Amino acid sequence: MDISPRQFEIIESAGKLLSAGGIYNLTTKNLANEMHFSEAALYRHFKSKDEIIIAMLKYLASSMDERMHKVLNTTDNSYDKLSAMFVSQFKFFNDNKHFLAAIFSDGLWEKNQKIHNAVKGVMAVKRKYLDAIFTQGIKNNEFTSKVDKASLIHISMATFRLHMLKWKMNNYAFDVEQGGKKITGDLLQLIKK
Amino acid sequence: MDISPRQFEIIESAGKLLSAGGIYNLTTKNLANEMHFSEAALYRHFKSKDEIIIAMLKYLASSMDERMHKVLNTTDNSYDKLSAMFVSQFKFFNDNKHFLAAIFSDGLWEKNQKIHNAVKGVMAVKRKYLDAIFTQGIKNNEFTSKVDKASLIHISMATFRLHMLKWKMNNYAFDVEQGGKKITGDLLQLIKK
DNA sequence: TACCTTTGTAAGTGATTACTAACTTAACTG
DNA sequence: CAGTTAAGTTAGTAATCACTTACAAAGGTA
Repeated sequence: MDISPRQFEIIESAGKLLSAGGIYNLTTKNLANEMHFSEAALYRHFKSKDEIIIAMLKYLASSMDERMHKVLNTTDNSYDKLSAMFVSQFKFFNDNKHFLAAIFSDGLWEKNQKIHNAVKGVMAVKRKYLDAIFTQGIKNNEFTSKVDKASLIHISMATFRLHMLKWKMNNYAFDVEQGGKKITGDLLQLIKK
Repeated sequence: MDISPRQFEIIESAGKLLSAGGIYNLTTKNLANEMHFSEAALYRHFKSKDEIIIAMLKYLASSMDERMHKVLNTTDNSYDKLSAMFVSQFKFFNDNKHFLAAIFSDGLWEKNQKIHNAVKGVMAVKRKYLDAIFTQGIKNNEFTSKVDKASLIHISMATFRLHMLKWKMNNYAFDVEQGGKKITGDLLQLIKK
């Protein structure tokens, strides 16, 4: 990620606005207010509002990539890897709620193909690591052979996403990490050998 | 649902716009164009744009409720019920793609509490029927006892949602019913006794 | 025939949108 | 010290937003 500290402040502010009031809240005016400078100043750092959104999504994807990479090297067991990966995600979004809105803004980015691709990119990172975990786990005979790898990935990813969505729709009112551990554990019960 | 035929045409058009270009595409101007009448005419049928969105979501919830109700009375077996429910959903959204966007517009409705509640209402209908299926299925010892009912509902609903999301993100390029049958079958393999 | 309701129209409204032009100031650099 | 660059400012822009006002025409009904 080749962004300046100032650019990072801007994408963080953008995330906060998104999280606080949805897509309609993310305006150049509000963003400038949040940054305590003028609207015009925004354009010293990004050439358009869309570029800000894209930078935010790319940051998310790359930081997620980095985080997942570390997590997966700390354990050998596939179950532990899957758990650790989920816990790491829950922790990250608990500490950075403002970035969660970016992930669950499906459909609104459709006006811009580059944004659409950036959203896909975030999902692709997750998929990449789930694929790695299940490839290894299946080889080691750790997971059920009742269903194939694609379905294991799908169901795992889906379970994670819905948990995050529920949390967000409930205004972060419950402990996402605690609930996350429960649903991760139950998922593992279903898919392990 | 107490809406006029003309109101129904409007919410269908709204769905089409949403589906075609996301939330930014759903404007009163575009909606009027789609209806082949003036913007002002919209306000003969709805008092605001938000009311149109709410009507769309309420229609979705009520039609889904009706459809699910019928489906669940055609079979006894819980597996068949779950399958039938999913197939019915896939079929409906395949025939009514324009309504799918409404479901995956999480986060953008946050500016209006009533819209937010309407979105929750759609999810609640789905949850209600899944709950009924699993309550019966568990009683009849049809499902695994490795995890509780809440997790069964969560994982099923999540699996369905992600499948729909993938389909939408791929511009409806693959056969959602065929893929849906596969993932539903695999899900069943994991949760059945 | 007289009147009312429904459903449309044309032509606007003020507010807000993303973005730009022209200028200033401070820090770095040869 | 002169010149450049980075990062801010004020004051705008045209476009678009949801929505309103005043009027027209058609149909049903007294």
